[in-house]
Amino acid sequence: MANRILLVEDDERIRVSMRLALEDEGYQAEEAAGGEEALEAFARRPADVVLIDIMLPGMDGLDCCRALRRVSAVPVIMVTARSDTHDVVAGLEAGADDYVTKPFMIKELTARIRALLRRARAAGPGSGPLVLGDLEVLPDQGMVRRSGEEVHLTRTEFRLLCELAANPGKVLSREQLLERVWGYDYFGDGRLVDVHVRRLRTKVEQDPANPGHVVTVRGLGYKVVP
Amino acid sequence: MANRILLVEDDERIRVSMRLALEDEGYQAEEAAGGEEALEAFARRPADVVLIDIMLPGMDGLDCCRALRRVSAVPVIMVTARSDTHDVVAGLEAGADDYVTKPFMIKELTARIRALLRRARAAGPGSGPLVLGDLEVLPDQGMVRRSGEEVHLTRTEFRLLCELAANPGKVLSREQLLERVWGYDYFGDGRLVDVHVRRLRTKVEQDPANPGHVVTVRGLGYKVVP
DNA sequence: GATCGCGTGTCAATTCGGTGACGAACTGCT
DNA sequence: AGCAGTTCGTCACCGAATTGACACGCGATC
Repeated sequence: MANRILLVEDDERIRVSMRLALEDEGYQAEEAAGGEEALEAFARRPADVVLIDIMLPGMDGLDCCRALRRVSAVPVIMVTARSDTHDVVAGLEAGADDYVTKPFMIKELTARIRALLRRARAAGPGSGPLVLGDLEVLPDQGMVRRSGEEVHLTRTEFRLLCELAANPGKVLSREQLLERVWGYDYFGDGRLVDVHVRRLRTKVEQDPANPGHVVTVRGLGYKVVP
Repeated sequence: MANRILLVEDDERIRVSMRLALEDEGYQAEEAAGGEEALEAFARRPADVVLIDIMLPGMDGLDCCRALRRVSAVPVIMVTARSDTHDVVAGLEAGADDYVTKPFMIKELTARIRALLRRARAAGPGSGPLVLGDLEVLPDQGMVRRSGEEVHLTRTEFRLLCELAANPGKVLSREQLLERVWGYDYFGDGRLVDVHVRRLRTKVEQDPANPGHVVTVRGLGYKVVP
């Protein structure tokens, strides 16, 4: 659920403090000290956003960005030491999507990261409407319809249904649902899911006692019938 | 489908050489020697990006930028004679999106133009008239009508409505709205959106307490009903 | 029939959005 | 420059919606 950020920066102190700051903001950050290391790390596990310092020993930030561009369309933000127009231009030429100049406020950085993530998400496959029998789930519109009628769901119910509907037929465990709907840092009772499934059913099911959409798989979890 | 650039610069030699350079890069460039001429030219046929020299005889570049801002959200790049921080700040204050300092390389200029075009395109596609029941939103004309009557909206309210109306039915989060209406470098309170939505409703809704156009999606954000 | 997993009803705490008010900044005008 | 009217961003408060926890009961499974 958390977005992964790859941090490419040679100065260890800066790198670590940036990682901590990003983690504070709820991102999951991975560090790389140089261009090659970054490419390896990315190949091993692609990040959602890559942050590259333009000044790196060996393969510099621009080369790293170009190399990355060859294998992925991942959003890239260049970090330049000063507001040097040449750097900025070079960065954009190399295929970066945005840039920040040091020193920057972490707020500014996260704003730019969010902007890129949003754009990437909008461009990607995203969240088209999902149809389950007489149920329509429209993630974009924050809306669910049953046989044409809009039904009102709370945020949690809505996200729960979206998560289930996005994997029709697949059983999702309570742990999986907790992680995806409530966030990876939630440590509450697993029964919480039950309660919300129930509330969801009262709104979404014809006969909540005999659910036709959100069905229980005893001992495993819940799923929606395709 | 070439992008149109309006070039506002009093020195004819510079102006022509810039036009030629931009045309070499595949843009379609139009010239204006002064602020008034630029506004006329823009009114006659809006450009995709406007490039304004800050030093102009008569109406100076800043005034020109402000005047332009009053009628359009077109991306504006200011051109300053030297890297004078004061000029830069004044330019951004006047509503410019970016700036370059003379002398500049054409490469740098085109990189910035590309960046702005990309951002503008991401910000929102068309700006044709949008009709929502008894509401007409005319982004081009900076005007909104309710059942034929023009209603007066402030700049912020107008942009907010445009952004929502451009994605009818789609829920936009406060963050998304802040980013698109206020700019992604705005770090204020998310509640700011609420306040402006409220002000917007008092002007646009029949019964502001039971909005029919701009509706709240609790926990997610706001949307307009299609 | 014992046990475990799940459904159900209730309740208090929290979160969320609407609202009115206020001062600062800005605008247009003189 | 001075002035009056707008517009904008922030704040505090309120009511309602939402949420998570708990206790209890039922039915399936062994």
